[in-house]
Amino acid sequence: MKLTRERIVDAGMAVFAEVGYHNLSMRQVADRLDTHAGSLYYHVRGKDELLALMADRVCRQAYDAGTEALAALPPAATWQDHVAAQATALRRSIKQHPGGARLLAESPGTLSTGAFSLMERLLGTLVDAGLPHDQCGVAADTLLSHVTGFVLQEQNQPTAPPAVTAELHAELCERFPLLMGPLAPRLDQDEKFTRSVRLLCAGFATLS
Amino acid sequence: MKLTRERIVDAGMAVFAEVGYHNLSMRQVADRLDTHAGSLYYHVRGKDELLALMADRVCRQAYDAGTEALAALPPAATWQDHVAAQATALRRSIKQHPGGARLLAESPGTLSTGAFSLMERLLGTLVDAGLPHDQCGVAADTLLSHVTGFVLQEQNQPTAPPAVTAELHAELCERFPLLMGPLAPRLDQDEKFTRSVRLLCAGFATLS
DNA sequence: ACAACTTTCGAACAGTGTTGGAGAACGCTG
DNA sequence: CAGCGTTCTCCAACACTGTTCGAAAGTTGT
Repeated sequence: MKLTRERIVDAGMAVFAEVGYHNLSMRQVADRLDTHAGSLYYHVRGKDELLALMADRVCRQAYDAGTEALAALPPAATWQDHVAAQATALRRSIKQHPGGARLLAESPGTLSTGAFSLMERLLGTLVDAGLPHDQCGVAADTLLSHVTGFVLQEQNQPTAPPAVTAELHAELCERFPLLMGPLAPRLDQDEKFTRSVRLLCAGFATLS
Repeated sequence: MKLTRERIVDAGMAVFAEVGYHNLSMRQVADRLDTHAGSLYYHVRGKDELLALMADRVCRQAYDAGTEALAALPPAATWQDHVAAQATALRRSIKQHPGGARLLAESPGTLSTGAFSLMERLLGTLVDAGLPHDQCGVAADTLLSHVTGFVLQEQNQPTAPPAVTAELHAELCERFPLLMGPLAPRLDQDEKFTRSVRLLCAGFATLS
């Protein structure tokens, strides 16, 4: 079967889902297509471009997931609901691929229509919400980068939390009483996320 | 001269500052210490651990820079000023090293006392500000991840912006009228940053 | 059928992180 | 001082990585 950019990106996503960001190699992508690594370079400038294309695809998926989520909203939904819907859709789409946040975090710099679509739609809801126009840019930027940052730290947490000895734990509690103490009560990540988005929306609301 | 963890991290930071994240190799770090790559592995479990140690050092520098910035604040400063001082100190410390944001973004998962210090102090100012205790954790988390996310996207912007042809520009303007239009008027990055921090603080303020 | 072009192959290059055994340097007892 | 054990360093090797390049194969138009 003929090799195309599209198929290469498909294979890239598949390998990516299996082995994660660090262990993705051109040879594995080529293997999945029953071809050789060198052949990919006729269709793709290099690994960087492939990663950028993959990031763009994730953005596109997130965009589609977002339109679905928005459509499912009741007509009486506030603009905060709209923002939250887009944010959680983005988060879910990124989390679908292990290490997906890293993919998005590393790729920018290349203009990606997928990322642009996400931004454009978010800008639209903020404008419709009545926020002053010259503030919407920063607001949308902040929210998008917050979501990817959140998932990034979420996915970087090692599967097995590092075993802390009792004495180390005691020392940590002494040096960081607030951090180890009653604060940061190990919330559910989902709860943490929705709260942080609410937080941002509250900030946005003060702009109008 | 004897090889120590400390000296290895020093050399790592030096090489890192010169060649950036992607091109940092154990052999270059070893070269700078007039030794061989294999020797590093007696003191450091691997490249990952070295990167984690370097990230911890950046956090420590950021912490020190933060205490200076806080000390320089007038006594009448609000808690928002305190938060902003810590945020900008962190941003400056990260930006000092090219690709420093990537360093912080990739390393977590390992408990770093440097990062803990930053978090602990920020928690302290939020508690002092009178925010409800069970909200401070999310708030501080959000702000820290926002700063690293901001610098990450800041440092990922390529030195030479990709040349857009006139027709491409026209198409972009049509598909993304808000994004390309009067919104997002290409603010100065510093201005954008301080605004985003203000935004977050405004959100925090609604919690009390 | 021939030529021109597009696509694939497969070997090669320089570089990577990491390992393991041989050896040197060191500090300590007798 | 000699001997010993531990701590540390060297160096060659391994299995990989992204990428390049000339030659071969496949495809298309005339």
